[in-house]
Amino acid sequence: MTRPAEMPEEPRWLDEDERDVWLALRRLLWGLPPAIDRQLTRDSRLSAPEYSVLATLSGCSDGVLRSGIAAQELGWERSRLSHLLRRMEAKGLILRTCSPEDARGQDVHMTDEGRAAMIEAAPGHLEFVRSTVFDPLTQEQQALLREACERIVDAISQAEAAAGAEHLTDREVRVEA
Amino acid sequence: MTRPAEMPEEPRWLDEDERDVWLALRRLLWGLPPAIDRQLTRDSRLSAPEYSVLATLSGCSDGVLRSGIAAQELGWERSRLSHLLRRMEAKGLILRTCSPEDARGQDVHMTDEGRAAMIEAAPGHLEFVRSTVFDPLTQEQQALLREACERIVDAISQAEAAAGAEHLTDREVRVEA
DNA sequence: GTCTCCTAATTGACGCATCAATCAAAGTTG
DNA sequence: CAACTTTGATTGATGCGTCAATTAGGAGAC
Repeated sequence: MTRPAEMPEEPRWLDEDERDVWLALRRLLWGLPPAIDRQLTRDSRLSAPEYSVLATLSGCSDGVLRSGIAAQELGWERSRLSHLLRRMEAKGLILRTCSPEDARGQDVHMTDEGRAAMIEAAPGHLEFVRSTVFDPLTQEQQALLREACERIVDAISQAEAAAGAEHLTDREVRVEA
Repeated sequence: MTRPAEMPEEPRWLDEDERDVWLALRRLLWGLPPAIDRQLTRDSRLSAPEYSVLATLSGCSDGVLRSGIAAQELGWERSRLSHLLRRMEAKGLILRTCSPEDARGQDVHMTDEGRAAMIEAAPGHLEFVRSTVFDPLTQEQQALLREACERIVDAISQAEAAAGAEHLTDREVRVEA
């Protein structure tokens, strides 16, 4: 707010076509993730975040992973993962042990029950993604969708980096530079 | 789970290209909505859901709307809106009054403070959406993205309708039919 | 009128996410 | 080694969302 220097005086409103694009994208953005979660919780005993964790664990040897590494691979904050792991441990899906090398670290183990839940959930999840995302699109559309996603994701990083830098600019940046 | 009849024996795994598409899409799906929320809460006093409500209210005469209608326009559950409205009323962004026609109904009013917050937040939000979604894409890419989104959203409706119907099939459907 | 049924909206419990604060174990530097 | 900083992880407060249960008003059948 109140950044007149970087904010155009006259907002660049969306025209009609753009509004339609935005509407369609919004329905996808706010519709697909919840739908995936609903499918999982309906057809298995895993929520979408739980599934993500187990999928990450199952992707590494022995189903053991340092919690920090897992957070990094998932692109999540440590605390987010920590809260989720606590609930998952209570449900018996995973186990946490102190890491032998670094006493601060926690090793996350997939339990047999976690592995079973994963194996049970995976086919239905895959089939759902396939039937909603891949089956309705031609290969060419898939490639174009991918390109568009990548561009937008890049633009997000850029925008957030700019916002973060600006946050500093107001005060300390001169000192650093 | 355990629906062998509808689940192919061999899951239709993703090939390499598909995996890349899915990865890109996933980053968008789980990245853009939070980014929008961060931009809003950083540059204004509104969260993304609050912004949605006020945008809906500002879209109708006098900034007054029956709460049920608002839920419908937003595509939200009543209870979700109810929780949010309670918090927004506490913050002074909206007001609720009993509807004169139907004593069960609640009329939601935008307060002056709500309108001010909206006006303050809108340009930054618009600029963020523009710079992340529209600026990085050509017009043709935008059109193709829209087409892809619509197809996926349609497929979601279909998949959920199928799942819902199936839910009945197991028990009551014979009775109804 | 008074049952019954339907609908509008709220509530409470719970899972999920973020942020700021905390704590303990490593590292680092004198 | 002792003091300081950094890092791995947890915690608590708060907002957000869903689901199931509930309350209260309206509508129709009799």
